[in-house]
Amino acid sequence: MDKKISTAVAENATERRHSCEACPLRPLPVFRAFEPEELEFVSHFKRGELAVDRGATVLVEGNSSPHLYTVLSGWGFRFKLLSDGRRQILNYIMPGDLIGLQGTIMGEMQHSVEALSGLVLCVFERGKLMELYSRHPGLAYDITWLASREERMLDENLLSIGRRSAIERAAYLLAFIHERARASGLAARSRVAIPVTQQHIADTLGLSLVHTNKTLRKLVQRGMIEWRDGGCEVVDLDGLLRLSGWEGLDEGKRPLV
Amino acid sequence: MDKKISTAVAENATERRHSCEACPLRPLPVFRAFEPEELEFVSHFKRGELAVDRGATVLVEGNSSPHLYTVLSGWGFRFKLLSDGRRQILNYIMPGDLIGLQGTIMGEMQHSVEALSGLVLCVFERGKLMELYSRHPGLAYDITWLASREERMLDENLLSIGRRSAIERAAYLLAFIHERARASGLAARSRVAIPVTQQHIADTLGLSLVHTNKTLRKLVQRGMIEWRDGGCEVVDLDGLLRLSGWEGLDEGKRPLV
DNA sequence: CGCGGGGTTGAATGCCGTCAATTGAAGTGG
DNA sequence: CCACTTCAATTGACGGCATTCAACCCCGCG
Repeated sequence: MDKKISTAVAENATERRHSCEACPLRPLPVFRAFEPEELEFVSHFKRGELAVDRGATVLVEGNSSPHLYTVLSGWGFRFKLLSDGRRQILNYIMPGDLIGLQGTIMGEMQHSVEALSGLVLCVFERGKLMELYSRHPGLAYDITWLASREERMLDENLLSIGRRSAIERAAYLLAFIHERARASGLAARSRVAIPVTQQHIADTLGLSLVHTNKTLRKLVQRGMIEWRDGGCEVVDLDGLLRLSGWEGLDEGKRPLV
Repeated sequence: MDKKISTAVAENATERRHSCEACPLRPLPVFRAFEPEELEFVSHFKRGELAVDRGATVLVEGNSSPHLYTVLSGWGFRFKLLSDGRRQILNYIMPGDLIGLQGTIMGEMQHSVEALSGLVLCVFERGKLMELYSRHPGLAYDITWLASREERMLDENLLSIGRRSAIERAAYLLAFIHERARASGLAARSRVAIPVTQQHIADTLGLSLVHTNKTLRKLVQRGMIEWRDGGCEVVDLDGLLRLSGWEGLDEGKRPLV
């Protein structure tokens, strides 16, 4: 349980920004179409962009987040720590995900967020959230929708950690990440290189590093995944689904705020 | 892992209803004050009441929930099942909690809800939710707040199941339930009788029934809890907090929709 | 070339699960 | 009122899955 927690905290917002009207994410089939006036407000809501290095901490537990972010590109994860350093990864973060809502709405972050790869975030101003709720009920509804979706994913993860065996858990997790990543446009040629170490997987599954390694090895031997240069690739999605007894991701279109 | 899942599903909404203006819950110190027009809308939003018997299933995974509910009185729990019957309890439900939001917002419930005691629910119409978002941004914000709070609780539970030992988990869980129950007005004389079986605790902690029993026995021997006539009482809250390394519930006032 | 991070493996320990059986309380029907 | 059943709690024995300890390898980097 020896973790190195990176201490660099992301700070500088760059000025260079993608216009919301030409958002590279929005054309993806997973995102629902927006009305012109919604798009216009989101554009107005957006304050700038934040580029975060791999390994940097984006949000820190205990801080009150000054901003709300939408992931434009890259990977990250949410996690919590116990006082003795044990770490639990709560969920992974991918393009289109909204982060920092807890801090914005409830005043203080109860978890931290770290970048798994270079990460580009759209920065929204906390103060304008009430204006969004007042003037664009549709967008407000979307934000609740996203919060509800996060809850749904957490429910799944909780079920998995609580009730599945080690190998089932690993199979579920990798299938889950793979599916989400594909839907978020992180797939190059239908293959997805998941940029995690086995320590990340271990801290997500609630297992030790050693046992995680042995479990992953079994998945490799069964030809379901491959492990290469600091990452993981799912080879046999159906196999993972069968092994874990998971139905697969069944999301329709989602909003992109 | 032998579970009996009750099959009775709650059906009939009674006409008898508490007026929202004279809501027995709202005066509690945990709930934030509402503006008169908010109260008026909630009253208009409310459609009736639903009384649910102990053991009955309120919401079923896979169904699209026709309604949204706020718990007026009683205890319940949210859970998910694996196809082979393994059950994971996700969270407990107490007065003031909003349930069925997932089904309302995302179209289909991804978890089930069962009553631990007799339960009285305020029934809200799904169709009027958009109207709420349009006409009362403050209430819309409150609903997002509540969804965010649920996410926060799930994060804590995930941390606990993933990274705490059996006895730490049990200590955390009972302290958590105790704290929430006290804040929700479920305490008679500062003592709280938690109406669960050890099977419920086991399915929450992700442990077997036998090992849960042995773990709870240790907590009893340490004088931290008592187990009596189908329920549990926390005797030494500080002891549980110390054992689990949990900071305790730190919620300010919350909205009551 | 030494060092550190990440991955891999074997051995020993132990926490937790499974099996099995008992107790006591509460309900049911005769 | 008493067999009979059922459910919840309890306890002991045993086995196994997962943790811990301890190496070792590979590779990129200063």
